Amino acid sequence: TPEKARLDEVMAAAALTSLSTSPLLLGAPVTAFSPGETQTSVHSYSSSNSGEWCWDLASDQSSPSTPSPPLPPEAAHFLFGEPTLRKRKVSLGQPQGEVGAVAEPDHHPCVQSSAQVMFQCLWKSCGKVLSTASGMQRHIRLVHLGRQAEPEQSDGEEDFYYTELDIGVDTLTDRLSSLTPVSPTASMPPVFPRLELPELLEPPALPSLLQPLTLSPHPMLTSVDTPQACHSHHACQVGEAIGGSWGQISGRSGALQRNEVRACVPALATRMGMSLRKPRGDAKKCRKVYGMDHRDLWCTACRWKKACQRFLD
DNA sequence: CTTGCCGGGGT
DNA sequence: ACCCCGGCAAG
Repeated sequence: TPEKARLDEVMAAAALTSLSTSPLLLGAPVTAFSPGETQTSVHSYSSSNSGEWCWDLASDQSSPSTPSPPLPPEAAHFLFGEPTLRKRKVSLGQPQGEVGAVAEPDHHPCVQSSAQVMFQCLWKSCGKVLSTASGMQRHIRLVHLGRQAEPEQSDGEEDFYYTELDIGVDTLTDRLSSLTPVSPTASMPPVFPRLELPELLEPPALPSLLQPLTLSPHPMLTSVDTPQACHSHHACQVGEAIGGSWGQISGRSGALQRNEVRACVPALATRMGMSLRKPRGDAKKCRKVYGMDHRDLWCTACRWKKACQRFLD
């Protein structure tokens, strides 16, 4: 049916968008949104009842009803008090709520895996829920954008003002729970959760006040701080390691979120059972292999107390 | 305590 | 360039 085709199209687009922007936690984003409290989407996380990880909304009371503006080029003047950006799909289902289609084993976690999708308007204090994307686009176009006439030459702006509500199967959490700690010897964590930062989706609309902070290049974390002792520049370093994007927003996103970020990241690292510090390699090195006598058998690096070149990690 | 090795010397 | 070692973090 045309309706089905349209839905597929929307879902495909959502999947593509998710690939590049959603907060992937080793391929498993679980982001919950409810209208009116989106902020800039800095989340804390907590373990859910069954031990899986999930992302919760940060407890943010400072500006409950002023979500970040979508900042499409023609709407940069919205800034505050205007509708929020379209968010990723919202998972309402619990893992046990198996309904509908079974997910392919190796589907990308971000790809829609449930049968039922609803669409919710994110326009400020609207919240209308419709069952079809086209209906929602029409709603937004008519009610909020005031474009009655040209329904088929839409520029897609409506997409920014509604969200998909994913109702049903949620295969993400069990993917999360099956995660094994990644090899900490990697110079960089393979995939890290990326904060969902609407601004980054709209490069041309980035206001000039959002000057990228000049951050010293720091390919990997070399120091660990306790959450309490973690100062803002550390947060930036962590941000770089996590997705390279934090630095850009940290200047704008405010102290509160920065504090939360600061608190979140080390906790995440801790909970994932990995240390941010470079671990000691488990390979036996010249010293151990040949012993303190037979030092002449060591590789030169070991003799010079440098990183062993013979038994690499 | 031992081990691996970075940073900082010396020649 | 080659060599050495103090000192530190990790185990």
